[in-house]
Amino acid sequence: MSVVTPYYICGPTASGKSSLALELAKKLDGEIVNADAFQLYQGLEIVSAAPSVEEREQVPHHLYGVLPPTESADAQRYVTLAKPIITDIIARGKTPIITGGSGLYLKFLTHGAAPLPTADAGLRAEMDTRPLDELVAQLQLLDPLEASRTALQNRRFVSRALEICLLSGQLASDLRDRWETKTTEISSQLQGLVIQRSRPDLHARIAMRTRQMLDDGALEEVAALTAISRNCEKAIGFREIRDLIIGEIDRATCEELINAATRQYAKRQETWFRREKWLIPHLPT
RNA sequence: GGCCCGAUAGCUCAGUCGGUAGAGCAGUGGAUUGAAAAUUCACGUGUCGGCGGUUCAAAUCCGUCUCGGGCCA
Repeated sequence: MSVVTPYYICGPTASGKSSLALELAKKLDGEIVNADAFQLYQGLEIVSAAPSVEEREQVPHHLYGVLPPTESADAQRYVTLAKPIITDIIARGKTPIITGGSGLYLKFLTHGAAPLPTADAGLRAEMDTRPLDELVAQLQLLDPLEASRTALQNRRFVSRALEICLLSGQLASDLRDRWETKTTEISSQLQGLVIQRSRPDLHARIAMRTRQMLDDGALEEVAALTAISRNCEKAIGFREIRDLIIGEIDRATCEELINAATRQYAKRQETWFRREKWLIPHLPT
């Protein structure tokens, strides 16, 4: 008896991952597992372009809308949620079809987490109050090698490197090296595809989806989340729609701002997936 | 019809005393192992609306034409 391997469906936003996953799930007797950071949240279905109720009725969908919007996810937490579900699907003899565009989350799932300490909200809040120069200087002092490998203009990366050193009492560079060495052999055992579309095609699909999103109740969704949201503010479209609601911008401007932000996101996703050599390019007809 | 203002990168615009031009946005490429739909780095040659003139030298000054916008008839 052969062991079922999960199948990954990746690609930029609006490239058609969800419908391809649905098609494949029917053919392979599979179940779909979300790998999108924002489709994890409840109440953000429209803005995050999560699969519709009709789609979810056709085959089992997992990890959609499972987190309250007040909570915050991260890559490690995602893996903690996804792993048992995937194991269970396999145990039942079905094929897990992991679908989503969050490169980091997928990377954690496929290649495992480095032995690094978990993020610490208090420490981060403290570091956020300090000037970047100071954080850089401290990192250079504690772990010069890590500092030399880090993009020092990127506050997030500097903070994280420093956080690792401070919380673990070890060198971030050492801990990261330990993980790097094993990644290549893992890749050879993975199966999946990345949807590739031409830019004009993708841009047209993005524009169409934005329009539909705004027509389909995105305003109500954002209005409902505004009071309680914190992390949902980072979702593309959230701020733009909030500005539309309060009359700061008009509908056309809102649409164009969302389109531009989405296009830029799609480009970043393509850059990410280009590095994942194990993914087989899939060109929709 | 007369007068005034504008025309510079895909878009919005800046450009000093004449020395052949640069910002933002968009776009493109990259980085990215616990915030990731986040964060961050790099990339700027374009008939300076057309034609003519002045000048060693014109986006810049002069004339004229075209196209916008406005005011007066």
